[in-house]
Amino acid sequence: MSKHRSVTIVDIAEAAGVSIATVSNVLNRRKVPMSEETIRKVEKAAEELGYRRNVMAASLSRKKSYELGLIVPGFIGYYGVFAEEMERTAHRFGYHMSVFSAGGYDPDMEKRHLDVLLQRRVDGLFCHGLAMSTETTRQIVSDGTPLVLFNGWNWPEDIAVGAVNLDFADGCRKAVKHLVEQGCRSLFYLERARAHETNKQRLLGFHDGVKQWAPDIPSFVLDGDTRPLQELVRMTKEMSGGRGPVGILAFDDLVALRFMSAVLEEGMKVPEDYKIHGINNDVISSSCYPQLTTLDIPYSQQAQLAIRLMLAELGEEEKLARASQLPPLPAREGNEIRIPLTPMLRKSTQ
Amino acid sequence: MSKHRSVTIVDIAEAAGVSIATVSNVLNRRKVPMSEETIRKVEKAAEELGYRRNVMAASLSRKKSYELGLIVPGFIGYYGVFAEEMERTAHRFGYHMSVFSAGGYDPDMEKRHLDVLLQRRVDGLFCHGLAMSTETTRQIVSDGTPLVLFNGWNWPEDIAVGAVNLDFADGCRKAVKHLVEQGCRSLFYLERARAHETNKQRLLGFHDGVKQWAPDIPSFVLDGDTRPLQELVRMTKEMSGGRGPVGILAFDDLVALRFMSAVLEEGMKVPEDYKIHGINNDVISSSCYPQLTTLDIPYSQQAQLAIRLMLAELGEEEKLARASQLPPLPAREGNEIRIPLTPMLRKSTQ
DNA sequence: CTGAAAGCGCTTACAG
DNA sequence: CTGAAAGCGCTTACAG
Repeated sequence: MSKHRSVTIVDIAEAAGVSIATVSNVLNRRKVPMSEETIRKVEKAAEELGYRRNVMAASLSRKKSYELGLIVPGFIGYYGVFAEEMERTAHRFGYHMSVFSAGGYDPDMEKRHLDVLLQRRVDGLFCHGLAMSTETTRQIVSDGTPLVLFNGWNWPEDIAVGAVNLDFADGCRKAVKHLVEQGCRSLFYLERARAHETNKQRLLGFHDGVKQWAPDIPSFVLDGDTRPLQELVRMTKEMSGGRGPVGILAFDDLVALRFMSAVLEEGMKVPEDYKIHGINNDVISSSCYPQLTTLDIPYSQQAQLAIRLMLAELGEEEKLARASQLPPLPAREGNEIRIPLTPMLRKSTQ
Repeated sequence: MSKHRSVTIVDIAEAAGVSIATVSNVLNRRKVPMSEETIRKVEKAAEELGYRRNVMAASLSRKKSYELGLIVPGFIGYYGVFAEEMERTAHRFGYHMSVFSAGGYDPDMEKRHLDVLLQRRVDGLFCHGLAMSTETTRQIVSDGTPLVLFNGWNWPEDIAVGAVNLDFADGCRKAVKHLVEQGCRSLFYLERARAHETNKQRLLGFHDGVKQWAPDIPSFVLDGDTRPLQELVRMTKEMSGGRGPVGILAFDDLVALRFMSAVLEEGMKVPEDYKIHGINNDVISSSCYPQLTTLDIPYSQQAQLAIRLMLAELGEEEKLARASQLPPLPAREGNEIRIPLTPMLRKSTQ
């Protein structure tokens, strides 16, 4: 209430005429037995004084912060939605999620954020497949704070307790199949090399798909970040040799939308001349015209799995039990959980 | 280094052969004088032991957390970008920003988040014009934690130390002027009523604009959330009476894009039949086709102003001084700082 | 220039 | 069922 000193358990103890230990016991509903009377008095005092627990003190004393850290490259598109979902899910399990945006794939930023989070003594850390090196990461988390990766591939087990990965490779394989079935006579993957591993997985799937479904169709990989889009469109036109619909698989829906806009601006038609396939089922993919075929991402599933993995590591079995009505943990290969992506077929490829 | 007990200043003190007070002094580079020798020894020990400060302990002892809280309705669109900018800016001033997403305009969520933040003893709070009532908010922040609003209008001064608002009203006035100049013969504002005050400000500007620039042109307000878009398009077509280009001012770029898509799907043309004006200069507005005319938002300016307002309130004058090369604080009316929006003219209205 | 001591607000054995 | 006491890791007057 006062502007300058907040109410503490000492105040409550005085007001209720009990010890601070008892106040603490009552307020934390521990399994220790206590009289109705005491409970009533303490709760009343706490209420009247407008008590608000100081979590820093509690964490310090308990040596556990109930805070989890999350580092994402940014808040737009996939990562923003995922961060929101992680935050919500953490809350459901009684944890607080501290989210950091590294402003892109920046190793220095990631290092600094990791440091800050560790200084805050978070109980666990979630990171996308980091921009940092294995060695740097190992050093940083060597203090024993568990690290769970999402969309991180090929990380040694001694660094991360596990990874929860979207199966981009498989999704892209299916995307290629779809484009081929729709009659595309040439295939392009519009990559984003600076997205590191998350790009490589797509690339892998693209190549696999081509090999499997269209070994005889010319296929190319272009980096969407290196040139103006108009130029890219012209390149695809030329490289495709005018032999029929061009199939485009884009790194994500935003890249897809931009490319599509450039195509339309050049006076060509989607899906007649170009069939365009995005990834993420971003809200924009269903808001644009024509709507974009894309891969849907089960955000809440990914968030739940990541957090359950963490809680298991933290030995919070009871909280996991409470969540037993959730779908069981899928099969793991090594320490990776792979989550399938669902195609969303829309106008842009049909 | 150990997996189970992290290094404390006690360890450093032992290793360096000094007291913990000295360790603390060295590590925090206070203005107290100390010998080169001591500094060297302590730093060496800290380095070798892999010391990482426990900020909870430091905050508790110092009674200041250097943590700031931010509550936004979500991470997509404007709020995501703004949150990122706030986080970055806070860091620059030596603060940590804890961001919460309320998952929409949900009073209960906002209350809970506010509570959590207060339990963490954040030094200050940033909120958008809350979904909560004045009274509820007053109760919650009555403990003296300063509250700075962004895009919050008409809040009593005893609750918030100030507000940093985007001037949507003025922006929308200009938008109407632009649409009229481009020859629109009817005007629509596609509102989003559930966005509360941030919608009302736009509405205000729309009405003002109509009154000033097009008192004789029929104008209407439609809520984009209440009906399917196709239906809205048909309604606008009917209400406009086919007397020339229809002017649309949308709540934001996403609403604008969706409406535009529906228009195109109906076989009509943008900008010939419909001229569409968004708000936010969201990345989608320049990624779609035709590109959307919109209002640009000076994110970094808004974030800086909000944080400087807070730091001033917290008495961090020195940190503000360090930032003196920043643009000066704009004029304030009451406790409001109003930031103008810049029109970005693009294809969709020309 | 350095250190002993009190204190930040809470939790947790442990004794009663 | 309740409370005295130690302790979490750090900071900050203050004395020397």
